[in-house]
Amino acid sequence: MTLSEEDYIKAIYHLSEFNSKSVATNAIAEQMKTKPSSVTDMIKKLAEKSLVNYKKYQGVSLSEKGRLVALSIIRKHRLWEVFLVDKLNFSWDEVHVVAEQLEHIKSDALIDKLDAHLGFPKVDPHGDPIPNKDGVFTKSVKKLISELPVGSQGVCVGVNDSSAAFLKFLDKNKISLGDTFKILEIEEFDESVTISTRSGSIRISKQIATNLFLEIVDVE
Amino acid sequence: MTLSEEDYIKAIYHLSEFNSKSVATNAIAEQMKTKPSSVTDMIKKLAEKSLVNYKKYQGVSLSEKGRLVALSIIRKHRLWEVFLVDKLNFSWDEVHVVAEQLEHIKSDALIDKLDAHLGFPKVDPHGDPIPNKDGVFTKSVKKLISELPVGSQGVCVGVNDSSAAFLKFLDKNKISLGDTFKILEIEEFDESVTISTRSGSIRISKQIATNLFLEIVDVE
DNA sequence: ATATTATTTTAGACAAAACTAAAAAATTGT
DNA sequence: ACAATTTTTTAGTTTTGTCTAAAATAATAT
Ligand SMILES: [Mn+2]
Ligand SMILES: [Mn+2]
Ligand SMILES: [Mn+2]
Ligand SMILES: [Mn+2]
Repeated sequence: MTLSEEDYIKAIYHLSEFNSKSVATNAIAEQMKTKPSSVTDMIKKLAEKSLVNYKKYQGVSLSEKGRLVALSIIRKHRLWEVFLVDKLNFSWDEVHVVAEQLEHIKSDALIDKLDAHLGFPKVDPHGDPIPNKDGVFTKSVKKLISELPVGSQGVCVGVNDSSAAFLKFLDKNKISLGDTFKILEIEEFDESVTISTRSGSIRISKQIATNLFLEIVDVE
Repeated sequence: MTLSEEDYIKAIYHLSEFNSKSVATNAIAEQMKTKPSSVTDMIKKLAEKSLVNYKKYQGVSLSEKGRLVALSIIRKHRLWEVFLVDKLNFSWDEVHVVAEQLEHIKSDALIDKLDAHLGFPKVDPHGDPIPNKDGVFTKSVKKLISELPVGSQGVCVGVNDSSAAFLKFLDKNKISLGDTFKILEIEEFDESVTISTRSGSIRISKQIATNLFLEIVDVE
């Protein structure tokens, strides 16, 4: 598989991760920063290799084979991200661009030994799960802050947006994975949310609330 | 710079590492496992970018700019090799193929942090020196066993051939970098050499003797 | 129901990096 | 010196991944 094919497969995976329906040509073009015509060309090639299911004008979805390829690339991407943060002291907002390259290195031995070296991590620095060799991973039950009612309490376990800009914003505001938050108030007008933290309470905008995942702690 | 351009630059560097003269098109083709016509095409592109000095039919040599590019790639290659052996427990005969890919990852921060993580190593697992950020490295005074007279003694510090086949041969015969050898006898007929080791003495063929470097220890 | 708009595909072109076959230049042997 | 051989370059293709412009299809709105 070429680097470009791998990136397309990964893009299709991410675009169908939640809705599971077939993915539109335009959506892939936007994600990949290419033109729709380029996408059509590539889709045909991937269909030829039976990595995707494709019928003209009907959008595209990953075949089982394609899904496994996607998960193998995602596994590599996230393991490298853990390496960069844990071993090389990168900050979590810097690792994505580098992992985007490292994920394409071809060596099964390398990725297995890296996994072992890192102590078989289950999640990457952004809280995303790391599939095992066979593409199996546990998607934890986590909810966006914006989806939770007042009174909910949980541990921050992931980000929805992992852009450098958002991650830097979180650092600046001393919000980290592992922090425990409680939802104190939801402002109807702008859907901003007031949450309590160890060091007091802060108000976060709707945009922030839709990009932070909590793992709920049942409080009786 | 593309991956392919980088590999050509590195090939030219290695071909002119010792003789320093201009390198022949055919020699590059052989090294790169491509055809001479492909080499000519690439050389023109590299000359266009002033990475090489080129006059038709006159061979090619690296410009100062090209030399620095070569050394930066070699630095990355060797640092990754150290990482693979020291941190991931690869054996020294397995690392080259993987480093051949890793050397092309583009991130200055990555290579600097990797260097620090490894403790700023001076040589790679095959005894080859690692250039610093500015392309500076100390080439140690080392001699091939085949170039030394009877009675010489030294520490094995490098290999001339770093193919997996040769390195596995050395492992099998319990020859490692760091071992101290003394040259006991040189057989005129086939130029095989008898050397003494900690565990006794062994005879090595001319082919082996021309591929092991010793750093001489003066014995008075 | 059909006209308008949006999406997707096709057709044709281009740059990168390789190839084969043929031509040109340099080297070698007598 | 010059014919034969070797090396290098040129010319013309191919494959991969991109593009623009135009055509085809699907979706939407009146
Ligand atoms: Mn990528
Ligand atoms: Mn991540
Ligand atoms: Mn390489
Ligand atoms: Mn090496």
